[in-house]
Amino acid sequence: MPTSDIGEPRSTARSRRERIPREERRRQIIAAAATLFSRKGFRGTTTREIAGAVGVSEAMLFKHFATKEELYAAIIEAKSHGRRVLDAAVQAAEREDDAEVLRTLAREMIERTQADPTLMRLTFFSALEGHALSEIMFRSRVQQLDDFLSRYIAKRIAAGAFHPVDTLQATWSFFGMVAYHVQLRELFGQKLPRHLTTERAVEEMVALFLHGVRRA
Amino acid sequence: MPTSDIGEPRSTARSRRERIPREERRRQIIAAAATLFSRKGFRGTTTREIAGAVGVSEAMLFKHFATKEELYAAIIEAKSHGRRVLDAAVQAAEREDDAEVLRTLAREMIERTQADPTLMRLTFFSALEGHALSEIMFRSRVQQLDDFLSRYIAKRIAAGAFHPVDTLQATWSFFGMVAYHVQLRELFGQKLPRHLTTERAVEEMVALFLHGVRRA
DNA sequence: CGGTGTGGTAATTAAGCACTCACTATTCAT
DNA sequence: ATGAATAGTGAGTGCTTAATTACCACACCG
Repeated sequence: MPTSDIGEPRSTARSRRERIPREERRRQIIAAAATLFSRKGFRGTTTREIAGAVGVSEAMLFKHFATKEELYAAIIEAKSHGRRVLDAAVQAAEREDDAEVLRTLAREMIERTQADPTLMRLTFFSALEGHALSEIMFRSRVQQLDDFLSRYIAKRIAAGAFHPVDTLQATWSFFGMVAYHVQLRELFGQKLPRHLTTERAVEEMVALFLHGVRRA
Repeated sequence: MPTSDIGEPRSTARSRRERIPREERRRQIIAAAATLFSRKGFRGTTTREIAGAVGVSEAMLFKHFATKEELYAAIIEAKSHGRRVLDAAVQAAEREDDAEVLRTLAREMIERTQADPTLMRLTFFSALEGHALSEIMFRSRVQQLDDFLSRYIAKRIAAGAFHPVDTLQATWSFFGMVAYHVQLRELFGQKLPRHLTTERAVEEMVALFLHGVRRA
């Protein structure tokens, strides 16, 4: 395993010490560490590897973060400030366009995870490794989605459009379909058969769910 | 952290060397290691801990398994020979009792995982850590469930009882609901609200799915 | 009874780990 | 230019790890 290969081409002159402002270096370190932790877990990643990936010495890491744990916390902090998946779905919700609400949520979740699986892997790793910080990440991201969809479902039940299902369970059922889809592909390397594109899969989920809850 | 506390009370006389036949010791080691790996991951578990949990010295481990990796492989081997979740569902399938088929599958999956989360955690850990062995476990367990349910759905579509949905996606949608339920509880420590018992949750999933696919 | 195979250990080795320290190079305001 | 900050490093420290070695005790078998 060649020690590293991420980051810039290290400019022209070899080993010329690049002086980079504090904040930017900090961001570089967080980014590199996030990638590595998400690939190999907290325990499975060494500080030396992280330093190597950034292109600095280990000592530099510890100038920025007193402990490995502190670096981990900084990642969570950074990641939990991501923009919300909701924005697009909120509009559809206002128009009471059921299919579009669900379609948007599903697509956003799938596409984001596919574009960058870091967050999902990080979440699973910290849940498994029992990091207290996993809770923060999980709650801030999942809870707001849960709230949004279960409130929407409640509203539609009140309007007489949906059967009186349990709103929370219905919400989990839908997110379960989506989450499982993502897990199969990204975590377990399950390939979709040719006829089943992401688009198609989403439509099937949405149709199943809406047939399941909509009043005849 | 007290080093360990699993296993037998270590008999009366202290450090009296208990001679235990080869095969049984082997099983003890595999069992202890499985528990520990599932709690802290492969990298997060030390051979010392495993030895401690069994009540033998580290050297003993290496008499049975040349490397830590080899011990891991033995666990996968042992766990993948578990009995099938299917048995109960097969009968319901023969009677074409849709609700009972799904109910049984869901209940079995949830109850088994709740009784012993080891297998689930181990599966996730190896998927994340990129252990080739995760595939074996995943395929042998999940694939047969996929096959069973998607074949059943195909049969019901052919019989005109279900809409012509995509059988594989429908299968994944249902298992997704169940899997997510289990993950929320066992991995992310999400508590169910009081009104939502396991029974109730299962019934809601089954109802949602059947309303979703059944012909009016 | 003596020896041999087997279940067991304590002590060790070599590598790898998070983290530290004494020091050097580069920048930039005055 | 000068010197105070600050970005950076190489070479450790002490501890933990997987894996090994050399040695022990007991059972059973002729």
